[in-house]
Amino acid sequence: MANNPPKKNPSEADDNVIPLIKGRRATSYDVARLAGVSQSAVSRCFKPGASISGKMRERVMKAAKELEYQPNAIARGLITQRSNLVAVLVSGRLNLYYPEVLFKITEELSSAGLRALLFTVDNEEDTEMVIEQAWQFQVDGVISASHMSQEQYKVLEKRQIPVVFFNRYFADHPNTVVYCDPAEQVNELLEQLQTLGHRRAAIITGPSENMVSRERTRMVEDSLAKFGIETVAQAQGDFTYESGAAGLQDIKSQAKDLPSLVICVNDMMAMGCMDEAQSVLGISVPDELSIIGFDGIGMGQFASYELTTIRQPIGRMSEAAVKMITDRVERPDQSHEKRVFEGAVIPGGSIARAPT
Amino acid sequence: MANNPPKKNPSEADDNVIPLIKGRRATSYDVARLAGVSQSAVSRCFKPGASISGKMRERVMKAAKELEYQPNAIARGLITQRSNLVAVLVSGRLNLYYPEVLFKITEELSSAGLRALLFTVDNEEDTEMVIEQAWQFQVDGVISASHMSQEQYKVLEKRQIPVVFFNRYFADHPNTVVYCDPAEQVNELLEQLQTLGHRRAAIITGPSENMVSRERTRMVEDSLAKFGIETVAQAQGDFTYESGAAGLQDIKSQAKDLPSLVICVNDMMAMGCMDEAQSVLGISVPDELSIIGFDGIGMGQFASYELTTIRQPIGRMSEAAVKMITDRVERPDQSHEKRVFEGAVIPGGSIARAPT
DNA sequence: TTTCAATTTGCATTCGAATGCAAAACTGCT
DNA sequence: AGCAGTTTTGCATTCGAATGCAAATTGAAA
Repeated sequence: MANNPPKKNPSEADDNVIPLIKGRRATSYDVARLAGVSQSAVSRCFKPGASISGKMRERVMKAAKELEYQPNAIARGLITQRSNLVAVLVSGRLNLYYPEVLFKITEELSSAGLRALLFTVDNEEDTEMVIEQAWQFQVDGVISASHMSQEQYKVLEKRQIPVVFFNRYFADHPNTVVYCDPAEQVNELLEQLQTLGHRRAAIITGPSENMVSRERTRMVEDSLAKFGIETVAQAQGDFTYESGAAGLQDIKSQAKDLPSLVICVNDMMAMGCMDEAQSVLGISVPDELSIIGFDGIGMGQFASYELTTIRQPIGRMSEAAVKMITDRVERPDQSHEKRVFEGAVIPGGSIARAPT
Repeated sequence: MANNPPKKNPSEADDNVIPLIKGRRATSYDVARLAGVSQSAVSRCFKPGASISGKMRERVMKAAKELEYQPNAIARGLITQRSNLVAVLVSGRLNLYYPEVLFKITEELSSAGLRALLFTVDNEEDTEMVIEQAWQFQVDGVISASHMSQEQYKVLEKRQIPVVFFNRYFADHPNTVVYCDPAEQVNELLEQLQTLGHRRAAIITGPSENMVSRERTRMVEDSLAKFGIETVAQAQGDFTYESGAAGLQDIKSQAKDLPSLVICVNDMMAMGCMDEAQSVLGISVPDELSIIGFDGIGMGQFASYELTTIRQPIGRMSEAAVKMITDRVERPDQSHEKRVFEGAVIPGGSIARAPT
């Protein structure tokens, strides 16, 4: 009954008769046997801060190296109730902004000793499934940069899985959030554009259910009003390049007299819009039309675009997200926190004095 | 000693005295107790194809739903020796081509019931670490789209972890590979360019240690020779936009008389090269200079570029990679396989008749 | 050298699901 | 009803590491 190490026949017990079965990976028992110590000792050697003498550690480590032993994270997870896995939810629709965030987050997680379990989410049902999957895998936490309904969030809450939202949150429900609030920069930029003589503008928004889109749209509208710039048209896109191009056409059909400025709520649409203006409509940017975007994705800075935009500090935000998730894993009942970062205006060649 | 379900005091044993501790997640024992059946029955209910009567399944599922029970994938992994995790290694250096692959692979894995454990790898030491991490987490397999040395591969081989390489392989060592061989398309395209009057070309390569770069460069050189197009310059880049721009400058300094054609071994560099030509050097593309790339990334098709390129069938390749990894997980000793896909020429506006 | 505290070590149990085997419950047939 | 054959069910064990507790060792003080 006693937990004698690995194999079956209790009669021929006691010594290292049992060779490592070819291909079987070494366990702590194998290491223990080879080093002539107990399994607990091996375990403690691999747990930082455990009570172990230097001599012992040396012996164990030597045996461990010989057997290429590495603790089994699965078994460890079972007993410690910590999987060291964090589910990262991103939208699969290539926004080109997500990959940057994703890679940053993965790296940050990695240096916190956590592993990213990647999920791509494109609709509510996906989210549903992902939540169940994450639950099965006992993830220690979730970082969500994709859509999630309040009901879905409540499920995670009930199950006591910490969630950090990236650039989205529920206004009427406590939650932990990393967020970029570019209101200040929107004002700064639009003031500058007003000074450059712009008086008529159009907006290309994202999907109406998308929070980032709504917020950005609101800020832009407020700011336009503040500086006395009229909104002559508004088109809805879906964050893609194509929808930016289509958006401009839509604007054109709404206002026969094209505005001098188009504000797109993300860079990808701004690029689509810019290309449509120049390549299709033959409208020169920025001479005849100024365009601005949001996000600060890398390719917005390519020479063909030189997009004027408001960048999110992705690096710091990712870092913050990971920090927050680890904090919440340690102290789950700790109160929620919302970390809001400023944006930063990236000046570019896509704006100019309004044509007269 | 018997494995009586959850709690400590054996004297007050036997009935459902023990309420679910608040916040503790339900286990198969909890479900079994509620449904009045054995734990094994619960387990079998969640294992497809197990021997279970309809009546039993119904009872168990009802209880399971009530307790929001989902099998613990960690515990399951421990006993079955299958973690259902696959390590996906991608380069963190934003090539913009990796995200597409990554998302595709993740989706494919997901529909095969596997989860992607994401690792970003930027250098050999990273790979080293990643391999150990993957080993700890008992991943069922590895899909590698990043650099890995032969020694590192051998470690995985010795540990019997199946590996599928994505667009790279070892010529002198058996391995399982998904690969795109665009030789045919290179010929097709260069023949066309020869017909268009191009006689002098330059190449912008990737890092010399990179296999994809070497192969593509070789194909291009062969093909250029075949069609009697002279290679007047060759610059080395690192797959980034910036290095494409720098590459053109390099070419310019190598050949005072600029060639009429520049072939870049990936799209990102081709875009950098194109922008440098037009925005900085004032060389018109394609009228004065034709440019082609490799990969077929989405943004190459944006109106500002309309890049002529050779696309990799990423969707099919990802699918194949996942299929191969699952196959190898099932039958690890099965012989290796190499699946080679053709490329496809995407015609675009970045090439034209050579200037006279 | 003895004694007592402090540190190390080992024992035995635990985490939660899967599974070989045997017992039990059905099924159909005479 | 009785019996063989089949299907379901439950029992007990297993996977590999962590840990509370007690035993053993070490070290220092007397």
